[in-house]
Amino acid sequence: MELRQLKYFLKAKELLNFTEAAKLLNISQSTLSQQIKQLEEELNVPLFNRIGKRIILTEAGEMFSEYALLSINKANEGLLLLKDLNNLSVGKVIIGVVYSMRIIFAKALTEFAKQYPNIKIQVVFGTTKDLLEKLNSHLFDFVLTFHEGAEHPHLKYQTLLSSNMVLVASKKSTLANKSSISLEEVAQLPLALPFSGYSTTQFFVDSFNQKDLDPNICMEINDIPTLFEIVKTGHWHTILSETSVNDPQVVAIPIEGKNMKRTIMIISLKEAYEKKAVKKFYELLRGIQEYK
Amino acid sequence: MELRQLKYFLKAKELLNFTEAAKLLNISQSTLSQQIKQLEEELNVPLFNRIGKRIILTEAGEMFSEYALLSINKANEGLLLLKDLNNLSVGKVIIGVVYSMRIIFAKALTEFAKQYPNIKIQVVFGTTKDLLEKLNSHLFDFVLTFHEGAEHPHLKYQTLLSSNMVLVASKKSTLANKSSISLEEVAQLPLALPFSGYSTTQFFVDSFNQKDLDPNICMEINDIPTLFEIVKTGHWHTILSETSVNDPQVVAIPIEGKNMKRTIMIISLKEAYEKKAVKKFYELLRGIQEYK
DNA sequence: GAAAACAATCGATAAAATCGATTTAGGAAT
DNA sequence: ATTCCTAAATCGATTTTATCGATTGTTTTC
Repeated sequence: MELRQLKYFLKAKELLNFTEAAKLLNISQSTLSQQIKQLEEELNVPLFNRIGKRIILTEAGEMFSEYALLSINKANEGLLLLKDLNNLSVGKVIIGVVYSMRIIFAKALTEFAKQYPNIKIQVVFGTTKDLLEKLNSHLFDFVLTFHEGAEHPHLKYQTLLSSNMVLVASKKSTLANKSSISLEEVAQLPLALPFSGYSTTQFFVDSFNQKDLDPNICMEINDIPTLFEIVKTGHWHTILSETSVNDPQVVAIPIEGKNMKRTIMIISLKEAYEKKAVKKFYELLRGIQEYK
Repeated sequence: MELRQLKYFLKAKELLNFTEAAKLLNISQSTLSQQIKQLEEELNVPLFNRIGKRIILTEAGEMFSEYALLSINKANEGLLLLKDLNNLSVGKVIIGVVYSMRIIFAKALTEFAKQYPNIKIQVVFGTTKDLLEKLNSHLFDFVLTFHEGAEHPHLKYQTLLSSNMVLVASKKSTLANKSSISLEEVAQLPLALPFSGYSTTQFFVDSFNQKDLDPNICMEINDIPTLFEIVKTGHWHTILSETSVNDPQVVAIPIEGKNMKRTIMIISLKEAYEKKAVKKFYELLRGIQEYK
């Protein structure tokens, strides 16, 4: 039993005339006769009574046709669903995002949700390491994070934008009106950094080491809003990507040095099928870059 | 898209291993790969992500599989239904019966309904002419009636039994203890016959004509129970097939003559598929003959 | 680094669908 | 009756398709 045969059968049932049905099906009458016959043999019951030159549906044919139609319909519904999926009217996107991308990501997220209200979105915040592991297990459609040194052959890297590393200080701080600051100066300041599991912190510790500097890291805190509260006291400072800062009570002072930029990347699996919805999300993320 | 491909796809989805799935499907791995690929091309979306030697279902694959399963299930349900139909657990039988067969038919009917409680039965009483016309329009599975002169080439005739024509008289009648009666004697009696549209009446009028007899037909009544009421008055008599008589207050006196028998037949369409249920009904009708 | 596992691909073959032509037969018109 | 028309069945040839076995290219495992 094949969908083709069911389709033929239903058309024949509809017209009760093999010749006409064959014409509409764009096959020969011979083919239709044979396919119907084959179906009848498989079902072990005639679907039509051949009375002279007329054909009329048997009881079995009548009852079977209901299911034939359902079978075809379900297959077609599946097809339609996939079309819909491509039209972004259904579906789900799962994204991993590092904490420091929170602000920039939120913009794209709200825009996406507005444009494609029927697509469900799951956002998982985490550290780059965690996120990339989960990406490898196919748990994410893509991950939004900073560029790490090594590139994995399974992964696809799309550069989104560069973001300066900045020293975050209280607006009341004496540093507040500096237009830039050197790594050496930063090393002198009491620092409250993000948790060392974070790539940003890791990146900075490495930078200090390279210059043989011994930074004064007083705290490591696993939450950026809390970090800001600490900074606002005026006593401590923190180091973040520029993209993380949007609090009016603090200032972001770019750190000097050509390596003091980090590249924000979209990382996805090379081999995985890229959902239409995901592509749209990429576009939105790239758009953000411009009106930032 | 064919059911075969959907079946392959679902098995591959279940095992997430083409080689294994192919084994269980009794096809080669090569075939499976190609059929899946073909399906994906038709659907215009990958159903599996090929990540190295592993395959995992895509979002599209996940969503599509639901419909693939439904489609297959519906087709299978249709198949099961037809099996059921053959097992006489569903279905419908439509039968045309002449009034004079009422009693004999009722026995078979109750027996059939008892044995096959899931089969719906429609019984249409009517005149032979009406019934045969409807049979020709495929409105009946078969017709139970007397044998008429001509045989139609489209029809199949099965003899069921012979039934004497009888004069029906009141038990109180002086005729009541006669073991037979001649057509000439009958012609003398005041008669109340079934309506002349009925074949029995027609048959008798012909028989009287052949012998140049002028019967005393006082009434024609289109209802056998009413005829019996008339007969019970003792004044009138009627002529019926023996099979029509089962009222204790009347007696049935066989009419003499070799043609005074009528053959009860099952008449059906030669070309139409014969339902299992109908065959069973035939058997029961033949059984009746014996314990009559 | 070798071996095993697995999906993709290729070329060949078997199976099946399809076609056009012909046959068969019913129904309609003469 | 006879002829004509129409429609389904059948037949043989052809094309298309499914399938297979063998091979290739990866990836994972040991």
